[in-house]
Amino acid sequence: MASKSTSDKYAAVYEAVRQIPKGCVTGYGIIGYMADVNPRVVGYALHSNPDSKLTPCHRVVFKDGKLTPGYVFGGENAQRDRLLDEGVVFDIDGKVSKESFWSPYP
DNA sequence: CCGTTGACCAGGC
DNA sequence: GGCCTGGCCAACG
Repeated sequence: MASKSTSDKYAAVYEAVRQIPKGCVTGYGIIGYMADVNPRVVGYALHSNPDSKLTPCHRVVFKDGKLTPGYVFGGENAQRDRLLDEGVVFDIDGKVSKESFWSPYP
């Protein structure tokens, strides 16, 4: 495989998030698995205020289904509104339904 | 260059 | 069942 530069880890995270189908969500660990980086770097990359048009960071939630605290675009409420618009189902606790979770695993 | 920080996750109490 | 600690890795100052 072609060697990648250190900062390419960020790009890998962005591309991984882009692979998430509409109406589905995934966890940081999944992105880290796809981008071959630790969840720490995933969160750092997404918090780096990426292009919300190219990188749907709102589709990335906690493994518990909880939304992202301190959402940069206007709070957790904004993220939930976007996910609802995508067709993601939410649980009673205000968390994403497990059925809306998407995994790259076969 | 070294230290700190960070949208995490898993394990322990 | 909720809260705390440790560990992983990369970017920022």
